[in-house]
Amino acid sequence: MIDVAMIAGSTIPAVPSTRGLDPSEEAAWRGFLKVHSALLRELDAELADHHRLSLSSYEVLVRLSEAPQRKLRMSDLAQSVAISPSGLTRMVDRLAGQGLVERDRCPGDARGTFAVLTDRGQERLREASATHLDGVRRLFLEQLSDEDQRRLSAFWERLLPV
Amino acid sequence: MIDVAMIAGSTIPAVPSTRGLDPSEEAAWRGFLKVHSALLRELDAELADHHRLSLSSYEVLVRLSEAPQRKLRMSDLAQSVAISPSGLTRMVDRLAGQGLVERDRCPGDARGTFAVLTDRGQERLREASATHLDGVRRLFLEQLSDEDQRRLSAFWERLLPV
DNA sequence: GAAGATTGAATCTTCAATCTTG
DNA sequence: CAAGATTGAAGATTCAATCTTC
Repeated sequence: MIDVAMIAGSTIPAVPSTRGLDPSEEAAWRGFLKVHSALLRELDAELADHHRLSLSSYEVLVRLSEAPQRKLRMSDLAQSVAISPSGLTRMVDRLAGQGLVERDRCPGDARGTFAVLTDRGQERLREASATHLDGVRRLFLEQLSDEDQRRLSAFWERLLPV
Repeated sequence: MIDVAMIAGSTIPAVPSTRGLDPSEEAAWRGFLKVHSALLRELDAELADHHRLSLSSYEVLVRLSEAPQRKLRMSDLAQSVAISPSGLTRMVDRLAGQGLVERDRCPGDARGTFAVLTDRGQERLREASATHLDGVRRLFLEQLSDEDQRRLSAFWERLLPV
């Protein structure tokens, strides 16, 4: 079979970008992308509709709620949610505008700033987490057997030093 | 154990947002998010550095290369890469500006427009796919046994009607 | 000079409104 | 009026430059 397109007179090889991925590999990879896209779109929409929160804002509130004193330095917080320092500055601006987060000076290092979860932020997170966790269970976890769950976790662990 | 934070005088329950997710569930879910984020960041950077293409532009080129006549209607293309119609309009503007894609009228329906992959676009895709597929293999596929791959594919299949 | 954080400019994406054609 | 596509306006995110403090 000749792998050259005779389309519109072209002599460029007709190369599906996934040439070299066999069907099984392609299913594993594209499925990952597609499921992630569909799942996060849905979860984001649920949070936005019911709680006026984006998924990324939600993640920031989660990290703060899990931190000692419910506060983290901006740089550490940016690291843990994997967004840029400037991106986090803007996000904390927005969250502070809603009264969900406050800024605090770092004692002992005047360069640093803490983002602190307020009571209002904690309460908002509590409400939102019900919606969010329900979605995660319904759309993701309920489809996994215990065995699947263990295998999946082990798999992510192996990939994590990306 | 009382699950109430005595932080800054707060009486709001200290509720990690993942309350109700046991450690195994949490590992399966957060691992999914974290791996996706790290992987796509890396793959996107590789395409940008070596080929001046974003991952989403790359996906558009891929779909066109796999389509009959290397062309798709704007609405179908938007559907298949999961971006909004206006987002696709802008993206095709940018790709057309680089000569990688052209627009064509739909014969028989003057409302419609085709996006068509040019020879130059096909060639650019061919170059980029080498980089991209290398990345997908190195960062993802090589970590999967054949058994993992089958299980993962079956799992995505089950989740897909999200 | 380097680290932590912020700001301005630029990019990318979306929603709502619009325009054309069916 | 509905479908397909585009445009204007707005939001979110990033890079590079800047400012303050170590």
